[in-house]
Amino acid sequence: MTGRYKAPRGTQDILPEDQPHWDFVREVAARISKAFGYEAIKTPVFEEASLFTRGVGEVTDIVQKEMYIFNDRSGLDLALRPEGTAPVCRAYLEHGMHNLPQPVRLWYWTPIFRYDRPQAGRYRQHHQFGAEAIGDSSAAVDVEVIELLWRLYEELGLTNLTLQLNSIGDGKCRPHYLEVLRDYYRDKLDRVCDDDRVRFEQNPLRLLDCKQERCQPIIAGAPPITDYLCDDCTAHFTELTALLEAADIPFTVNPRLVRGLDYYTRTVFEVIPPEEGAQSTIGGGGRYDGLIELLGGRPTPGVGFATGIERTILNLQRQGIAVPQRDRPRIYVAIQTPAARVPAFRLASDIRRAGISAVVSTGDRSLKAQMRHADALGATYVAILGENELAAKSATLRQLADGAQETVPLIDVASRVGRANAR
RNA sequence: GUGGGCGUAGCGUAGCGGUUAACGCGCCAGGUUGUGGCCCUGGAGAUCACGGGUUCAAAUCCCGUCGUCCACCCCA
Repeated sequence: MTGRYKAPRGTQDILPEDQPHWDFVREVAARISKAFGYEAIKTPVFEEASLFTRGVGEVTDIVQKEMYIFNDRSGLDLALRPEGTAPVCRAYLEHGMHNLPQPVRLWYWTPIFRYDRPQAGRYRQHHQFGAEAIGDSSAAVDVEVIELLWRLYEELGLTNLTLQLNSIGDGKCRPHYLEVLRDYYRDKLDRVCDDDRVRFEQNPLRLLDCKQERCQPIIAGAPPITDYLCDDCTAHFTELTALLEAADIPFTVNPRLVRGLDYYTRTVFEVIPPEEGAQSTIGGGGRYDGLIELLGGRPTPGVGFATGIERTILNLQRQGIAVPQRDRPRIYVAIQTPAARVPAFRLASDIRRAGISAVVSTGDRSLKAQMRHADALGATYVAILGENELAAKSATLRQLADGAQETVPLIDVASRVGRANAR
């Protein structure tokens, strides 16, 4: 029976059958974060809208056309979180985390909302796992977060991923580069796409990111930003690449890699899977040394990444990676006579108290139907309580895999079922 | 936001102008006397995405809306 309602456009239900993949990624993410000394943080699903318009940047796509904005009953301008970094930085400031040992290492797992046109691997509500290291400007921290991300994919079993890396300079050298870039483009504007003419005015760095066929030759001839970095940025980038090599993390320097959020400085990176497709990027991040100050704090450096859970799972499936199976009840308690109902409930209750999962028959199916049911649920054992068993205070314990059957005193069922090939 | 493909039971599909919309999987129940998986039988389950139009007649043709997929855009 199909109901009237459907999940809103671009959203989806994550069903029991999907959980094994989610549990797997979540478990690995939490474990690796912990291994790197990162601690979990949860921030509200909504924030003051200006946190994002200011933090992420007025001219970014996220702010200009993708935010879910609403007024609450007091008229406050709020936005559903469109990205994870700004809220974490807000929390860092709000809770005086500069008084903690620096850098503060945090990770999060959270829904993200963007009013985008949905596609496979692109949703209006999706989830991101991310990590941020705030309060340390050294390249070693950049490498740390990249290594954390890389290790995640490694432990998940994903292969053939590519790490792309670039430095987009800082407040000292980038303005100069942008002028160089503008000078280069100025006499070519008649040959580029319409979007690029807007980018030329508003966000010239993004010119390098254009995917239009006709713009490619022009991009190819553009001066690479890496040639225009100041000494500090160059030193940072040089150390970064040296450390990545030392950590055995393969990377490709892509001088045209630009990210869609304004707060990035120096290091930016993206991880791309082997399959073609528009929504290819599964993870990315970078350094954001100006963000905290922009949000009203003392100048504080930071670096982090985020990876999309849905896209990560999509790639797990594409690569045929097996994940731990979903849980099945250890035992199903079936009754042959209504008189067994109460003892059956007691038995199931005792088994659960012993930490073993048990499903007890409900309703009044025939024993045959209960057996079928137990099999469909994937139970390992069935305990049958009939008149004979009640009289003997025991249960007939059947192992579904091979049909082996024995009579076991009720008080021994839990321990009998809990031993031997417990999952 | 732009362009294109698709939209039939929970899932996968058939039907593509003409009487009660079909099949597979799944679900429920039975196949005699207390027992699953295979097999057999039966049952439930579909306003044929929604709304309008054309026609004597529409799941089938046309338009719109919504959803989904693909590309663009953007990103995770």
